[in-house]
Amino acid sequence: MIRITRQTDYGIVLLSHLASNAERRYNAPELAAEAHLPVPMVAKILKLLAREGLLVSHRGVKGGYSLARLPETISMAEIITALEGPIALTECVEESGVCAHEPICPSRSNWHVISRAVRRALEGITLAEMIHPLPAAAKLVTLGSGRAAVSAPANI
Amino acid sequence: MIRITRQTDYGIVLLSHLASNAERRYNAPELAAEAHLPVPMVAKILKLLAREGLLVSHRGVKGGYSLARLPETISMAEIITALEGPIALTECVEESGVCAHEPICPSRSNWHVISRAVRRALEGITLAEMIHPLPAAAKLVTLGSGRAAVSAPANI
DNA sequence: CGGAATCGGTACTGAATTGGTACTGTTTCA
DNA sequence: TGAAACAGTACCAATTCAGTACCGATTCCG
Repeated sequence: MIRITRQTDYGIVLLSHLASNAERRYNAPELAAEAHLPVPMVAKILKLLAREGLLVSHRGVKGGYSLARLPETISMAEIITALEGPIALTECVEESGVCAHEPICPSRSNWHVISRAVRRALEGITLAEMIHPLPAAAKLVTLGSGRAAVSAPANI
Repeated sequence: MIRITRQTDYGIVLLSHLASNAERRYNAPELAAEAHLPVPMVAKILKLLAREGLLVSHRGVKGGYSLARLPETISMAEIITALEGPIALTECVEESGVCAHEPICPSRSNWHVISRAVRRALEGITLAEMIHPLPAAAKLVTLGSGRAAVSAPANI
């Protein structure tokens, strides 16, 4: 339930990799190779992450990418928002008063409650927590391993 | 970020409506009219919800749908799972050992941490909470109203 | 100073998913 | 027995997504 695009999936893998080798500067092909992901996709995603301010890019011959901040300060919520895009919270929210004439809206506005709950959950997980060996509690849920290059979009 | 299909969106609106008029039995056209949603879609969604056990259906001339349980005992997680379908948590998870040869998987298995966090958040919200006037805290986030029939899929 | 490596942006295509519709069967009630 | 309602399935159009390609801008290094 609740889907995340493969692009975001890849993005988190890439950021995790960068976070666990924070001293190094990676370029796109290197990262792609080490993460076993297709190079063009990786390049595309890195561009996005740089534009969104999660990575800093260095151009030129010895260029590459590195994390813009410490992994402890980057939340899953940020990453997902950066990659999924801020595609507006349905038109109704963009212009606040647009559809006040619809009487069912009140029941629907509770969507915000759900949004908040999920966002909170995602804000509570940092990139740093993704690269450390899992704490004991979480290990119970770690059922299987995933195959990067072929895996379908993750369904939460 | 994180998208929910319009079908699920509609489903939650319909269930909320049913929950706030628990004594009544609705058929598909009635519900569609009151929720301002397209009839065929409503019919389709109700079938689904009935099959998933969230609604009980009554066939025949005076048939219709009603909630299978008290709104307090139905969580958002259940609803979303019912409507989004259990479309497998990526192939890798279906068969646990399939891709143990991929060394990046460890970093990816932390997806389960995210999954759990989101699921927990959604399990913590019941249908009953969706129909009560919002508690003060939540009201701060209720920015605008949504237009049912035209709204795009909600992005959390 | 010039070439090579690398990021930055955009535009395009094929495939998968979603939203929506239609039709046919089954059950129940009057 | 006929009409009303649910049940199931199959189908189509439109959007979205994954992936690719191309060209420009920037930096390093010989």
